[in-house]
Amino acid sequence: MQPVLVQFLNRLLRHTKLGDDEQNAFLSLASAEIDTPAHGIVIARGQTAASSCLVMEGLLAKTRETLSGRRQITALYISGDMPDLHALMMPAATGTIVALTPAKVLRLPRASLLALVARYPAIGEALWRETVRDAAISMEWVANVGARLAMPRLAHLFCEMAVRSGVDKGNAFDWSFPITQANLAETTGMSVVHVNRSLQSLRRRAVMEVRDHRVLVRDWAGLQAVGEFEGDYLACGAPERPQPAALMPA
Amino acid sequence: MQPVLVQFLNRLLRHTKLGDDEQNAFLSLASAEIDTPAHGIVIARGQTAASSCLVMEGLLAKTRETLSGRRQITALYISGDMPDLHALMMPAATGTIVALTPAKVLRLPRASLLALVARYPAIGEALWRETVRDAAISMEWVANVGARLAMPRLAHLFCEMAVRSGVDKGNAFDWSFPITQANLAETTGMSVVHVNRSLQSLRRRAVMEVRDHRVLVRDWAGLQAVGEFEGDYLACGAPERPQPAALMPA
DNA sequence: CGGACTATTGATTTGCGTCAAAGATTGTGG
DNA sequence: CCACAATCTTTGACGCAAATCAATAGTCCG
Repeated sequence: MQPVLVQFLNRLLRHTKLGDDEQNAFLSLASAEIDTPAHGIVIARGQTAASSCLVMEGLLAKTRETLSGRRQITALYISGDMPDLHALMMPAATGTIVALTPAKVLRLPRASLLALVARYPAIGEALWRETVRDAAISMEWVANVGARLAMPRLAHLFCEMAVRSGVDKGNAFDWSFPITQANLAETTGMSVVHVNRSLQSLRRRAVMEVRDHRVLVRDWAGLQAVGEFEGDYLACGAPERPQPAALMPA
Repeated sequence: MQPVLVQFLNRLLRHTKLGDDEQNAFLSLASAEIDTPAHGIVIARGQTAASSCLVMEGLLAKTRETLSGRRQITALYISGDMPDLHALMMPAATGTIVALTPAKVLRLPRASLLALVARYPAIGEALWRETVRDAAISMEWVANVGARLAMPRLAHLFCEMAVRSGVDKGNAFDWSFPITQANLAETTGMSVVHVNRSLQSLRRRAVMEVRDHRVLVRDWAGLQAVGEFEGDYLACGAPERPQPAALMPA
């Protein structure tokens, strides 16, 4: 049994009620573990994949190249995320998914997922909710890139990733987030040089800093203030009803 | 019977096969027509709406305010779009939906839609596909705002809206698109002044111009080149199978 | 006819990109 | 275990795209 399936199932349970049989069916999905080196392409733009994947380890990104050669990262995916969940409904990939670090992903055959959804509508609903959440995140990114200056823009991104990683405990904490400044530049639509200088501003303000592929949040409230962060878009509305987590809380 | 329901149904049919009973069930959805003045708020951020709406006439936008007072438009909605389709799965609105022009929308009760989806899974699938398409558009916007200079950025937006309006016929055409320069500024993350100047550049290049709330495309190929536009993200992959349109092709 | 948007233009400022190059870190193979 | 390359971070100087400020028209509408 794959722990990451349990992790993902718990995520679904946060917003959708699933019975025991549904949970068991989900957990017994066929799957194949795949290793990818850094810069490895998991899915190429235009390609129609026969499977969707679930991130086990590492950091992945969805990218889009402009003809002028600039690469934009339109989404980041960490452990427990499904970068190409949308491929279930829209098979042709509209963006390339690459590994920013060496990564391990679990491939789930599209056919098995579709069969599962057909048999258990509640699972389809749960997955649909996840795609809606991804869309909400994208919109937030549009606003972030379009309406904020460099420092708050970076701060907002770090806030989001902290919440998505589930590490936002207390006013100071740190977690592993192996992203390079070049990647941050591609994510936020800034130059590498300016990312560097803005990170220094954040450090000087004593709200956060990056060291050894880890983000150290020194003042969580302050970081949120700088980034004008309101995390409501990361929750899928109120859960229908709180319910016990599946075995092995992720 | 509401023509806009037929229009929307035809849109679903482009990517999802639906039987006659499913089509009829959809077309007989309960609905209420609502008029909104310009600047009217259709759904406020945070609010949980009891219905989803379908645009009949006018131009709507989803907006997000930053604390510093800047308003960013994260999505535009034209006739035949469903601005809050995602609300079906995520009831609390994460953005405000406003009318940029006087508008007419059709309200579809959330409960009826959910009942429809429960009874006809194929309709759920079709709606799910629509939310996935919306997400693909958002990601494209992230790339557009993050990676392109002013003129190509505007050009790209106009290309998208032309295709979404279904008016991209031949190398020169025009259509009604009543957006102000201030709205364009909020959409692309630019200042009003710079929008004005960039539009002038587009006009001088003889690719397009705006007049009387209409966009005149003079050189469609040229406009796409300037905007580095590839419209593949607007299609929901290959349709499962081509099928006849419902009565009254929109 | 007056008030409120909307479009346009010029002058000035600035946030950020680009260029260039020097450290620091990491990984790899001999 | 140490070269050596490759990648990543940091710094400085300079230039530009676009923001801001300010003001004039044009347009719509009650």
